[in-house]
Amino acid sequence: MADEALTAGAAARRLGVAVTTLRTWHQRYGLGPSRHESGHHRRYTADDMSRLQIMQRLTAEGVAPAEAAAWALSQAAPEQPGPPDPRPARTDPAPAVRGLTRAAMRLDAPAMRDTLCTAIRERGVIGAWTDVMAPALIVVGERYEATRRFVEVEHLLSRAVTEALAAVEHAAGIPRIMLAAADEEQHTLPLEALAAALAQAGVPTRLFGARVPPQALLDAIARTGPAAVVLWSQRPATGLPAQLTRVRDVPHPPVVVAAAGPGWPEDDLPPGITRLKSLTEAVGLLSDF
Amino acid sequence: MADEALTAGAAARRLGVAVTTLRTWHQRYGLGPSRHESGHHRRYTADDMSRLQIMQRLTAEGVAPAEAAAWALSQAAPEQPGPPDPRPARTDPAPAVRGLTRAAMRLDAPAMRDTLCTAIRERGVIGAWTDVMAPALIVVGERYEATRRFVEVEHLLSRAVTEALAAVEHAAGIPRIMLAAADEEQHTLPLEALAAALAQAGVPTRLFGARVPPQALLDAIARTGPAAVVLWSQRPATGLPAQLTRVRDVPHPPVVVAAAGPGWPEDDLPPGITRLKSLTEAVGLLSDF
DNA sequence: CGGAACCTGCGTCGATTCGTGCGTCGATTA
DNA sequence: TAATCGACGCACGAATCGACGCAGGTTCCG
Repeated sequence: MADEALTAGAAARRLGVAVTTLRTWHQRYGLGPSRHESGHHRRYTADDMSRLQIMQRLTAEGVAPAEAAAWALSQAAPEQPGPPDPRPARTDPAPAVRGLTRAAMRLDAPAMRDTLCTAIRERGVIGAWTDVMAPALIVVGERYEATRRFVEVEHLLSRAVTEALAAVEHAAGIPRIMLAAADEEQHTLPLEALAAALAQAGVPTRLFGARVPPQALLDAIARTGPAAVVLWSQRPATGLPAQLTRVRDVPHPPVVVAAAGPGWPEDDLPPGITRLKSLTEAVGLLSDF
Repeated sequence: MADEALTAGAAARRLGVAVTTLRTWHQRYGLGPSRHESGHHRRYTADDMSRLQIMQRLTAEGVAPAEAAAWALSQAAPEQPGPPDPRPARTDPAPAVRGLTRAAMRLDAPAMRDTLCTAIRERGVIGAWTDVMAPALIVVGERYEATRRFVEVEHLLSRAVTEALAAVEHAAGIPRIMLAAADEEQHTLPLEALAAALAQAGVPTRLFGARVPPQALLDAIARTGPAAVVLWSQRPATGLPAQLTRVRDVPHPPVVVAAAGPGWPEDDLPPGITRLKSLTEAVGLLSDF
C-alpha cells in the first residue's frame, strides 16, 4: 500500500494538525508539496511528509515554527547528523513547556514522551517536575478551567507524565518510606514525582495511588511499619488533619509523619506532624532514612 | 455449486452495481478478475467476488472508494501463514501468578515489577497478559469481592501492571489506531495491554485513558482521523452501542470501528462494527494498518 | 511593567477541482 | 445475436482551494 501521494486532508490527519494549517505552512513558510500549481489540489509525497514530520518534531520541542520550517526546508535530503539540539536546556525551560503543551494539544503521545524523558535526563526529576511538568500541567489545567474544553488533553498529559515518572530507574532495597494520597484525593502526580525524585536519589519508596481507603492505609502501615509516611492532599476538602493523627497514633508509629500538598491547613497541623513545602525539601528530609 | 466463473453482468447483478462500474473498478483500482487479458470477456471467480464484496461493504460503510479498493486488494493475499500458535515450551504460568499475588499482598512493588518484567520478556506482552497479569488481577479482585478488604493490594497491583505495560518499547511512527475507553468506563488495563501488545508488534497507537468525555473523543477522532478505533467496555452499564455508531458516523469514518471487552452486547452490535474477542485476534486484525 | 505589534494555528466562505458511478458508442467476443 | 469490450464523457457530491479574520500567545519597546 504505497500511496505515493497523500491528499491534503489525509496528510493533515496523519500528522494530527488541521488541513488549514498545512495550507498556512505552505504559503507562509513555503513548506508544502514539492510540485504544486496554484489552484490545483496539493499532493504530498513521502518526501514531503518527512519534511512535515521534521517541522512537527521541532515545534514539539519548542522551536519557533518559522525557524522550524526553515530548518525542515533545508533538510531536502534524508538522514543527516540530526538537529543541532535546540536546547540550551538547563537555563531555559520555556521551550520545553511550550513544546509539551503543544504536543498535548495535538494529542501527540510520542512527542510528549520524548520531551519528558529528555527533561528528566537533562534536569533530573526535581528539575523536570518543577520546570517542565508542573508548569505544563498548570497551563493545560488553566486552559481547561477557562474554556471547559480539552479535558482529554489534560488526561493525556497526566498519563504521559505518570509514565515518564514511572520509567525512572527504581532504587533497590527495602522501602521504609510510604507515600500515600489522602482519602478521596484523586490527584497523585506530585506524589509520583516525589517517588521518582527519591528513587533517583537512591531512596526506595512504597507508592500508594489514589483511592486507598483510610482503614486500608492504616492496616498497611501497621503491617509494613515504615519509618516515614507522607500524606498528600491537593484540595482543602481532602486535607483533614485527623488522618494525620491517626497515622501518628498507630501502634508502632513511624518516625516521621509528613503532610504535603496545598490541601492541608497552613499552620494548624497537629503536633508531631512535619509539613513538607517543596519537592527539594521533601527529598532532603526523606533521603536520610 | 461450483460456479466456475461469473460473467461480468452476473457479477454486477449479484452485487447490485452497474456493469460499467465493475469495469471502472478494474481499470481505476486494479480490482478485477485475477486472470483477464485485454479485449476478452471478464470472468469473476469466487475469490474475485469476495474481494468485490469487501469493496462493496466498505464503500457502503462510507469508506472512500479508493481506500476501500486498496484495502480489498490488500486482503487479496489469500491465507496468511496463519498464526502458528507460538507456544513453545513456556514455563508454567502458575508460579508466576502465585508469586505476583503474594508480592501484591506483601505490597512489595519491586517484586511485582520484577515478576512482570520477566513475564513480558519470556512470554511477550500477549502471553504475559493472558497467563500472568489477568489471572493475578482476577485472583486479587475476587479476594476483594469476598472479603471487602485489600483494596490497596488491588490498586497497587494495577499500578504495577500499568507501569510494566507502559515500559514496553513504544513503536515509532505516526499512530493510525486509536484506543479509548467507553464513557464512564474506569477499567483500562486491558486497553493498556492491547496498546503494549501492538507496540511490541511494531504498531504505533494512540491510547486514550479513562475519563475522556464522549464529545472530546469524537472531536479527537475527527481531528486525527485514525484508520481504526477500538472502544473498550468492561461493564455492561458502559457498553452502549450508540457510542459505536457515533464513532462510525463521524465525517471521516475509520476503516474499522471495533468493540472490545465484556461490556458490549453479545450479538446486537450495529452494522459495520467489528467485535474483538481476544488480545490475539485484536493484534492480528489491527497490525495490518 | 504595560501596551502595541506581531506570530501562529485554525475556523469560515464562496469558488474550483477531483473522485466516482454510470450511460453511450462503435468494435469485438462468445 | 446478445453480451461484453475499451474509451469517452457527464453529473454530482465531497474535498480542497485561496483569502480573510479571529483568538491566544509572544516579542518588542517605551
